Amino acid sequence: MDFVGTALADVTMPQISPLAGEPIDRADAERLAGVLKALADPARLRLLSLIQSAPEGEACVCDLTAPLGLSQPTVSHHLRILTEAGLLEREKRGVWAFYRIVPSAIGTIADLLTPPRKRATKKAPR
Amino acid sequence: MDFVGTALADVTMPQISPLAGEPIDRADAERLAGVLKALADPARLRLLSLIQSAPEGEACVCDLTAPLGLSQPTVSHHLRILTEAGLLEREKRGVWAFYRIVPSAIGTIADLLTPPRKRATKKAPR
DNA sequence: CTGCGATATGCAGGCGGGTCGATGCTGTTG
DNA sequence: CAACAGCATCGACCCGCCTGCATATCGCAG
Repeated sequence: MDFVGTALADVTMPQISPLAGEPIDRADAERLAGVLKALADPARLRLLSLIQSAPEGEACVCDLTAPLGLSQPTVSHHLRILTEAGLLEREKRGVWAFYRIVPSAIGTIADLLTPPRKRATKKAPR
Repeated sequence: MDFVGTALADVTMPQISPLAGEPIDRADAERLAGVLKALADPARLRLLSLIQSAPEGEACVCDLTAPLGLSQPTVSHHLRILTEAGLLEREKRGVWAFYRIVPSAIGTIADLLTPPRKRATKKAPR
């Protein structure tokens, strides 16, 4: 799959809003599904959570293997997927590779799922 | 898997917020991942979109097979997964089975993903 | 009661994905 | 320079999932 990598970007640019108004086309569906696939894994959700709650909001691989209970190659694998999905950013300092959550990434996905911003389920404050 | 079926319910009750504060535990991660897995498929995203944009906000299987380009059994299969995930509700009227989106389902998931956003999410009209 | 249309379920094939061990690369340390 | 630590990549195994075909089930019409 190569839609991964710029997945979030491609999905973000056009405001597709899958559950919004009109049916989404195959291409948009695949792009959004690609990003959601990156999220739809226990290990990766925990990785995001761990990184997010880390001291500086960043963590290196060696700090993540133990809490997850997975091998180092596996953790690197998951971090790679999350990074290619646009959810994480990598910064190599010395021997370590620090991962950090892309600030607006998750929020963007959440927004894509909640299109009826205005006509919300039950809020007509007036 | 049996976390499916009440997946969304289990995930909704406790405000887990995967990306919120502290690391989520394995159980919550698996539950949320289960719901996200249901969403992370092009066919199912399009199904949700099609149903949502249908006349009465509901559609039967026979109306969905053609637009999706998938066989009837396959469509039923996807609808089953979405229903068990708590995203769709099924109502059988006569020979047909009408599917409808559970109103707050998607919104709930979106909220679970956007906790870091100021907790202003809950408004106390006062 | 019999036949037909709409769905659901069972079964099987094929592909993608998660995991680990081994290995290669790079930068640090002695 | 040599030895070592942190990560990424490779190859392989195995399980789960998407899909379609065939079949069973349910409801309605004649």
